Amino acid sequence: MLGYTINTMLDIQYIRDNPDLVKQKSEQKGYSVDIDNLLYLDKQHRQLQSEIDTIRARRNEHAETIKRQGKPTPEQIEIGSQIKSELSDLESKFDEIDKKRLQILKSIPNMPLDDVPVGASEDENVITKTVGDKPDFEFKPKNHSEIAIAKGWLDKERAAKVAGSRFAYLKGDLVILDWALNMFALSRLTDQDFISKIISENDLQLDTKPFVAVQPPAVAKTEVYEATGRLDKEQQTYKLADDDLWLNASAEHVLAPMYLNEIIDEEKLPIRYVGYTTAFRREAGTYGKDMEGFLRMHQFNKLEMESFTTPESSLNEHFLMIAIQESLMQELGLPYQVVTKCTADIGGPNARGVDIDVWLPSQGKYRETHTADLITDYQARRMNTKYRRHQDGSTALVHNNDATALSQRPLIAIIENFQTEQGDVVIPEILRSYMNGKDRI
RNA sequence: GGAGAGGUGACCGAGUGGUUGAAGGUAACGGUCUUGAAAACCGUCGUGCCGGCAACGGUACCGUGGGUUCGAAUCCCACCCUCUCCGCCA
Repeated sequence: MLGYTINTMLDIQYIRDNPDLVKQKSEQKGYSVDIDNLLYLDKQHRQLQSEIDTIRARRNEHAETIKRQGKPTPEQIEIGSQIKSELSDLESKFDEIDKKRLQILKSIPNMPLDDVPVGASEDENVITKTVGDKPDFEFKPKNHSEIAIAKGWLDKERAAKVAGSRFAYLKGDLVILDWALNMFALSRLTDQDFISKIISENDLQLDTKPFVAVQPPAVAKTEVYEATGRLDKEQQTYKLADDDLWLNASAEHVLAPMYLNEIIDEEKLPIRYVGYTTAFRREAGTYGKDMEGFLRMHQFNKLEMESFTTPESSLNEHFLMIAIQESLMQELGLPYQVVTKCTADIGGPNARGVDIDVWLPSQGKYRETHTADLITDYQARRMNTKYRRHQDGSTALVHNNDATALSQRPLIAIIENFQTEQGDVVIPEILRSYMNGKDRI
């Protein structure tokens, strides 16, 4: 998803060592960043820092002398004052440079992995896999909106009165189906046998611990939200009027900062969470797009995976999440595509991104239902989330992965793909036990 | 919202202007002892930045941001957070 304000950070040392590569990879993502200016400021920054350190050393020495003799002489107080004003001049200069330097530094996106296709827009995403058979209807299939309205499952008119456009009342069996989907996904993700099976089938060599279910806060403070690199003040994120809080646009945004300023024992990794929140999105700039039904809403419920891992296992964790997504889709019997997103489409904090798109008969195309994001250490650096290696006791930044487990879009896919000529919807077998055994609604 | 208490290293916890980057303890790591383990004992053990091949040196950090001072974890101001009680409330 494009349009995020990027404000997390890359390692400055990495930028110093690889300026051209950083330029190149940023451009591939569609970001223009002034690396030359950054390096210039960085040099000044270091220069000033070392000057300041020298003067501070003098100040400390001077204070030490006074301390030893007991009381300061008037001359010594004068010298001390001089040091103080010298220092404060340099410090304000330093602050100015530091601010500019940080501003550029935060604007640099994460570096895409080498296997991410280079592309200028989502049109250059690469379809890597197509799974499942598209339904072959002997009648003209309806879209999910028509069916839902006919069944009394969807009421957007009244929602518009209450909250405006892009809100909805979902009702009746559709609500039960939504909960059934969530229960299904939750029960899989928290089942060690399931995780273990996925890992061995895909030869991922990861810890097999299951995901832990979480209901996180649905809001985050500005400073924290910014550290995720996902705060999009202009286009996407709602702010509460009287508090320094933003409504989450995904549980990722409130799960990723959980270990802010913490050092995690390596034995505790990987930490795997599946979080449930209602997500809120302003969707500014999407007027007139996807207005029918509930494909694109200001508010929707979503189950989201979030993992904290070592750097060594983060890529496999990314593959694990994708494999989980695929497995859930297969169990539901939904036809889908796996799409490796290109550099322009993976988002600032991402090193790699994969979408799963589900087949929507009414549109005659695949539409995004899942995303999987490999973040590497990009969020952790700003979050200051580290782990302690048990080998040598040293610390290092953790790696983050996040991915959709299930959202409300698969509901749409179920309605459309499993509709009958009578306008009913056949419930996927796997969900029936969560719906009083009903096979259709 | 009102009243009170408090925020110190991975954790607990001392510390009210200079001898504290920080006592003591726990955990962790290395070692001695032991057939092995435990216990006991000895030792090591915060993070960022800058410089250095390194050993190491400098500097900053005791909730956050300002201020006072020759000198601040310690004093002052503002803010944030946590806990207890009251109020309100699902």
